[in-house]
Amino acid sequence: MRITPEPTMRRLPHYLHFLKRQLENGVEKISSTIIAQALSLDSTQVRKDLEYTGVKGKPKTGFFVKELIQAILEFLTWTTRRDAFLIGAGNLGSAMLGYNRFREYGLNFVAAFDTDENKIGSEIYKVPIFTLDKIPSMARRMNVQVGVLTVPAHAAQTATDLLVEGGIKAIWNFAPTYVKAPKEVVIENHQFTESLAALTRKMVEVDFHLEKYRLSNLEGNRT
Amino acid sequence: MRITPEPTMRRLPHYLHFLKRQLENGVEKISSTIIAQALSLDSTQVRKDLEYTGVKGKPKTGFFVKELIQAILEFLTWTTRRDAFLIGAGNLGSAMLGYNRFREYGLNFVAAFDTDENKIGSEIYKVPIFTLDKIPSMARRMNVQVGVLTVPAHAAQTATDLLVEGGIKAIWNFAPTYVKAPKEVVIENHQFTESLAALTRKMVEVDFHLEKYRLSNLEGNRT
DNA sequence: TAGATTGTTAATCGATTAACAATC
DNA sequence: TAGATTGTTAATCGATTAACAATC
Repeated sequence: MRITPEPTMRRLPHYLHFLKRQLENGVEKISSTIIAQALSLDSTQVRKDLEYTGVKGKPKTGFFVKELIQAILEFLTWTTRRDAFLIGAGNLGSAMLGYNRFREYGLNFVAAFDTDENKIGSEIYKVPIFTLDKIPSMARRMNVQVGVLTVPAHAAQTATDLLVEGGIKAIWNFAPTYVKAPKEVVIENHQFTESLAALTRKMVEVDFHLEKYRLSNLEGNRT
Repeated sequence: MRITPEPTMRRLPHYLHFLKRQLENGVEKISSTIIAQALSLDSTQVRKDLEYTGVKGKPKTGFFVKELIQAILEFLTWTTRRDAFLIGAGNLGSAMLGYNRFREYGLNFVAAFDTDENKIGSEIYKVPIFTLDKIPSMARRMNVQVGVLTVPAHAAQTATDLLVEGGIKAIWNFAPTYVKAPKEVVIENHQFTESLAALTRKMVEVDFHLEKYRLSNLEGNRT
């Protein structure tokens, strides 16, 4: 098993999204060129990415949309259910629990945990809320594989330790900080600041280049 | 003005986070080696990244933590306030409005918009909620630069068009779909599925390699 | 068949890492 | 001063893109 390049893993859900739309519109066959155009990519890159999923195309015909969707889903293991715990039932946590689409990708929240006594014992989107000390025993008993962290920065490491104690395999971390865990635990840090930094910096650079363009046009008009 | 490589832009907020923690602990000077170790990066890469911000270090001494923080903040233009509109005041939208930290990065929500009549006229975290048709005129009058999309997929393009009509400069899109806008508008797509795909695929690959490791150990014991 | 598209090898590009002189 | 660290040039690595034979 080759390890998959990170950029390829991150592009696959985009292909999936586009292919689902195509299927809805009755498209049955599709070429790498069409996919590439739709997502502003190179067609060779699309073929290389799809090759990782093991799907085969036919010269002249292209790929079958249904096969492609199935291949991507299986490659990402989104066809098998994965039970998950959510730690931190605040605004962001509630958003995660209420986002039905995650279930399409196999992610199934079976319990949430919070320190707020008013929330303990209640449910958010049918998911029951418990105190954090229940995490290790419940995780083992229910064979939960994924922990989603939507806690404040200061609570992230404690929550991680409890999840690790419960034998969790992966942590999807939305807390604005890093967490430490044994190396066999997969940690995916999802930092909003990363994309905000890219957004604000690009704004400055676009402004600058538009300005330069405007000035060079003035220059051109004068001569 | 060189354009900044995307990976550099995305690493800068991580440096910032670490440096702020260091400053809190009374650290005044720091070397690229220390930063690199803390973030599991190469020290040359750290120096190259920091060079983009224009900050200068001293051989033997390293960098002043305060200067570094200031340089990164200014490079990302996080020292100047940017007024923003939030479109879609659901769970995720409320999470964004309630997340005070964004203001530290210059992002200031001045109004939110939703189609739910029960929400119109009310406030979430002191941010007033309006109907979507108010977007263009209000955006122009208030000189709002950023639109944050936390709407369902089907509403994303309509919201984008209204923001563009209002002369917005950048769109931070959390809707699970792509949106089209004129090329001078900066669009930063923030897709949760990207990081979920990376998470689930890594889980399989780690599992596989751990298993292989276990098997090769058994093999070793037998011979 | 003729032509479009795949699968794959080779070339290019850009980012990361290594090496090291300059310097505090 | 001696030694650590910067700033920068060169080497490496990996991902993207180009080219093209195979093939349906």
